[in-house]
Amino acid sequence: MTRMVSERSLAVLRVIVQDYVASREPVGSKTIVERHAFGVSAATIRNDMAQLEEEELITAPHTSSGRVPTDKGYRVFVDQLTDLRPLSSAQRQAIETFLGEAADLDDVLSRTVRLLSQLTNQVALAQYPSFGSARVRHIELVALGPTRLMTVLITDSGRVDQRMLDVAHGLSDQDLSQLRSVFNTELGGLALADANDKLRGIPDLVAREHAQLVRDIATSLGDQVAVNRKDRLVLAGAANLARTEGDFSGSIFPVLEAIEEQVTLLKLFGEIELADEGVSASIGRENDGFGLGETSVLASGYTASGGSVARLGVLGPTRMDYSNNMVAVRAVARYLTRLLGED
Amino acid sequence: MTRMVSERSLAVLRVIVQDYVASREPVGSKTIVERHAFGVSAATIRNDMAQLEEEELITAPHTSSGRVPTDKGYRVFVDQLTDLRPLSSAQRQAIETFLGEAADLDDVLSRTVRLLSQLTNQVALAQYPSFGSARVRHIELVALGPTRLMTVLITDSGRVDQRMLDVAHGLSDQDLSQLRSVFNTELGGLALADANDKLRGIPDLVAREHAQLVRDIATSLGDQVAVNRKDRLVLAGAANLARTEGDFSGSIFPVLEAIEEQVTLLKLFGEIELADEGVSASIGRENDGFGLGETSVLASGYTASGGSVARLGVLGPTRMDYSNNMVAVRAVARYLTRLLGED
DNA sequence: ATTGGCAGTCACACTCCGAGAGTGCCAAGG
DNA sequence: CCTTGGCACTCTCGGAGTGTGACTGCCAAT
Repeated sequence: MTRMVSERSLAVLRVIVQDYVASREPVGSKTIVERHAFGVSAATIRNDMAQLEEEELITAPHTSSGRVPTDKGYRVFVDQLTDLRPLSSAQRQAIETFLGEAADLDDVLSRTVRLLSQLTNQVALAQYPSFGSARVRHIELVALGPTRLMTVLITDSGRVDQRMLDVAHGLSDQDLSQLRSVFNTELGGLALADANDKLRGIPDLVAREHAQLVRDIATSLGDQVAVNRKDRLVLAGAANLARTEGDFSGSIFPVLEAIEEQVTLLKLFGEIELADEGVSASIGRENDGFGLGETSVLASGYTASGGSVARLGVLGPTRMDYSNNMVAVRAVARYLTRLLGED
Repeated sequence: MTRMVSERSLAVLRVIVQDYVASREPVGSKTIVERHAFGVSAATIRNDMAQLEEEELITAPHTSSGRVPTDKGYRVFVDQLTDLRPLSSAQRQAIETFLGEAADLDDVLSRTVRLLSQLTNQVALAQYPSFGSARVRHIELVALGPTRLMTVLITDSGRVDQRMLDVAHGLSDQDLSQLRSVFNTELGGLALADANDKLRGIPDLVAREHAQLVRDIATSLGDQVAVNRKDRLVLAGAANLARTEGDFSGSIFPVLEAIEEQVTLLKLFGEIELADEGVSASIGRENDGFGLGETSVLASGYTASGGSVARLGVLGPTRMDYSNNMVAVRAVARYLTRLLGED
């Protein structure tokens, strides 16, 4: 395709996006020359708009009303967005004080998303860092009942994972503490992946009568090791969707649904490729495959202690304030990296 | 107040509630005689409706349209609702298979609310059982970094609680394992309340140089003991709110907000007094104090292993199918009691 | 107590306009 | 070649007017 769009046309696109996002109303040529000092007449703007429409960057809801950016238009707008001005110092302050008080990882992430959703007025999401390189710190077996057992896995990265288990026949406290020490001796200090391998050999180490039981426990722990790799999501600010309701053609139902169905969201979130040091966006119909064709997702990466990188971002209607929101996501991601990386 | 409402009037109220809930449209006298075999004429129904209106159990949106139940009307309807017919066996089956596979407490509750939200098409909530009578099983200290420590508390009820902690100066692995054994020796097997008391004495038991550190750890563990008492909430089905959007006069924003702000919800949930073996309701304006004047909450109790009772229920617009939903809540609560009580 | 009848009241859906906003195109001017 | 003013055209949106239909409330008769 020939590049038909002049420099000024792009500027026009920019103000169309900005004004439309701000006012939720289609913006016309006259409004543009009034509100922005372009130094040309409305007719000229109209010619530029014709170009933009030719390129499918903007579109007119009806024959004769102002223009609205298309998804493609938002995309170009976002890609052009290089000069993200920094956050106000007040906001910066807010981040520090709010996140600084966090007690543990859960708390940090929960605070992070609440903060980010407030800064952006959108739904904020954060992925738990993966702990592939974490090591087994301690394994605990707890008898919950005669045939019910709980296994708890603690890793040195600070992650704790528990699981319940039905066992065929009862275990004495002695049996239990023996098993406990076997598991801890054998697996303590191992990386999760290695622990998983070694688990298979353990049933041979114990008394015959417990072999099956130990196999069950091993399976359970194996699951936990795997789960530790798997991603989890925290989010906040779902209420903001109700506020931006008008931006969704139908109901916000599919969006709320996707939010509950974290699997979908995780996949979508994971497919956004991260620009290093920056914030990436997936816009409107680009998310159609996930049933979220009217929403945009902004994502940035943050680095946690193990060097593992996870994602952080916001989700909202396609008509969102990309500029502000990207700044906020970037700032929070950076602070999070600083907070979690210091070990 | 004189009891002005005849027996038949109450029957009329009943069908008004049922029809209105089903159709979302005000129901008139003619419709009633057509759809229900009352054996009287429309005019008679109108007289009854006049009674009901007198008692403020129903109201007319405009001068001349059908009637709609008031909050008070719903209340009377619910209180009259004695004959809850049981769930279909298919649904009963679904409960068993779906909840039977659960792995741990988190999983049980998460499945419970998902199930309940599907059965009712509303938002489902469940309170974690409180573990006031639980005992300390194990305490784990994990060094996350030179000045960062994590404390993990495992109770014999299967609850695991972790917390992060900044410490002034580093600890060797030896120090750590010494502290670990002190805590476990001193506190292991104690009920949480007793453990909390004993915690204060522990700093005296260790080397002087660690006294401050130990105090910090003790504080952290004390918090965890307290948190263990405090309530937590799981919920699912928020997307259903979008489907019932028309039942909220304004936006669903305040409801979504309350759902995120679990504190409010917990308080509201806790104030509903439970009829034993039954399901209780808090209807419409009765929840006005919580900003939820257009929603109703159904609640039932379930009993977990320690004999501790927690709550389970659904939340939705005042115009909901109380009959079905109460049946579902009751059935799930009973099954949950059976599942968690067996030890 | 119940009933049929009848008058009265609104909400709602429909249509019909006029105003306003904005466009596309064109011919003239830099 | 870009820009500009002008002009005709299109289409949305709001308001006014209107008729229909669904109710109710009341009353007199049973």
